[in-house]
Amino acid sequence: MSTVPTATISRLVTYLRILTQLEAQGIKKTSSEHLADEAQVSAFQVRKDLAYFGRFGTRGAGYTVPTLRRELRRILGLTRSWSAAIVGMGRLGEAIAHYPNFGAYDFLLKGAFDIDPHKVGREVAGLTVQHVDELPRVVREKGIDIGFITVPHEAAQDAADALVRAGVKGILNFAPTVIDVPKEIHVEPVDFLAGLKRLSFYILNPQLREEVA
Amino acid sequence: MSTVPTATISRLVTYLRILTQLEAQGIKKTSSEHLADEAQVSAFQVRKDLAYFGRFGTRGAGYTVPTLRRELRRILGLTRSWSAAIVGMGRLGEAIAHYPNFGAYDFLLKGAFDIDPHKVGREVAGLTVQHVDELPRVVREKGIDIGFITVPHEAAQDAADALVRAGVKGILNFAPTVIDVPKEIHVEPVDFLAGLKRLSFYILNPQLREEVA
DNA sequence: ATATGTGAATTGATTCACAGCG
DNA sequence: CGCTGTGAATCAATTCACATAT
Repeated sequence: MSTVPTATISRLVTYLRILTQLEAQGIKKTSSEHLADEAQVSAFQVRKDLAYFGRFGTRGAGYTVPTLRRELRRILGLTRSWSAAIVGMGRLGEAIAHYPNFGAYDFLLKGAFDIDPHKVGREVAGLTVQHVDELPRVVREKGIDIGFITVPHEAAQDAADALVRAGVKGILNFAPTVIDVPKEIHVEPVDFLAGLKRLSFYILNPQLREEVA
Repeated sequence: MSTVPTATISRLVTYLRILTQLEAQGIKKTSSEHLADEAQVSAFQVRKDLAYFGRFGTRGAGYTVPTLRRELRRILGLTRSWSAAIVGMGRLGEAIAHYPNFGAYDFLLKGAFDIDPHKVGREVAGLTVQHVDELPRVVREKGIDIGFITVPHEAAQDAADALVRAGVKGILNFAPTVIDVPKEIHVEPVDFLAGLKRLSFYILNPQLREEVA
C-alpha cells in the first residue's frame, strides 16, 4: 500500500459511482467483470485497484454491492462531510455554486468570494458573496477544507495564494493555469479548455490514441 | 512517433499556454528548463515530450517562443477552427456557452440543444436553443466537429448517442458518467465531482501522493 | 465451478547521462 | 561552452496466469 497510482484513485471514483447506481437499482451482487464493463477498463485492473486497499470480495461469488460501496466511500474519505468555499463568482462560479446535489455528496458549500466590489453582497445559491479579504476568517470560523478557483487565468495564482494563506487543505482549480502551491496542498485541475485542445489533437490523430485519463 | 503518451499531450497543452503568455509579454527566447519550471515538470520531460514530434530548438541557445508556439499549435491541431455544439442548457451549459474568448481559441459554438421544451427557443450566448431532434441536421449543415455534454448523469448516455448519430468526431463530457461510444469517437471527460473526490482522498492520505494528472 | 487476489511478466513512461550541434 | 535531442536505464503501471477460497 506504500504507493498507489493516481489513475487507480480516479478509477475507484468511477467504481463507486457504478456501485451507487447498482445500489439504487436494488442490485445486490456484482463482479470485477461487470464493474470493468461499466467503467471501460479490464477486470484485472478492477481487482488490482481494489487490492491496493484490501480484500473486499468473495472468491467464486464476486462482490456485495453495499459492502464494496461502503468500503470505497471509506477509502476515498467520503463518509465524513467536507466544507468548501468558492473564489470567483462569475458565471462559472455561479454555475458550480448551484450544482444540484452538492450536499448529496457530502460536500457543503459554505462561502462564496470575489474581489470585485460589484459582486460582493450579492446572493448566490443561498450564500452572500464576500470579499476575498474575508477568506481567512471564514475558513477558520466555518472549518473550510477545500477551495474552488473559478476566476480567470490572470487571477488564478492570486486566488490560490489567498486560499493557501487562509488555510485550506486542497484546491479544485477550474482556471486554465498551473498554480504554484506548497507541496502539502493538493490541487486537482478541472480544465475544460485543456480537454478541448486534447480533443483537437486526438480527432486529427486518431491512430495515436491509447487510453483516456 | 508511433505512440505518444496521453500525459504528453496534456503537457503540450500546458507548454502552449505558457508560450502564449511569454509571447504576450514580448519574450522571444525560452529553454526547456524555463518551460519545465512554469509547467511544474522536469526539463527532461519537456525535451522528451517535444522529441515525439520533431526538433524545435537550437542547441546551446534554447527555443524561439513564436516558433515553438506555432509548432505546438500545429501539432495540437489549433491552426484550424473547430465548430462545437452543446447539449444540455442548464446552468452549467449556459456557463460554458458564455465562456469568454471561446473564439479566441478558435473554437466556435454553433449550436445549443436541450430536450426540455421549456428551454427550446430561448436565447443563450447569441444562439437559439434547439431541440435535440434537430442535432443531425445542424451538425450536417454547420459542419460541427465537437459536442459538449452538459446534461445530468441520467441523460448523459442519451446525449452521447444523439451526438454520435449526428456525426460529431469528438465529445467533451462534463457529466459524471462513463459514456459508451464507438471507438473512433474520442471522449474527453471534464468531471469536477470526480476531482473533488480525488481531493478528498489525497487530503486524507497525503503520503500516497506522487503526481497529478 | 467460479471469481477473487496476487506474484511474475510485460509493457509503458520517466529519468538519466551524454553525444551532437550551434 | 551551453542547451538540445536521444538511446539506454530505471522506475511505474498494467496485464497475465494461476493458486486460492467458497
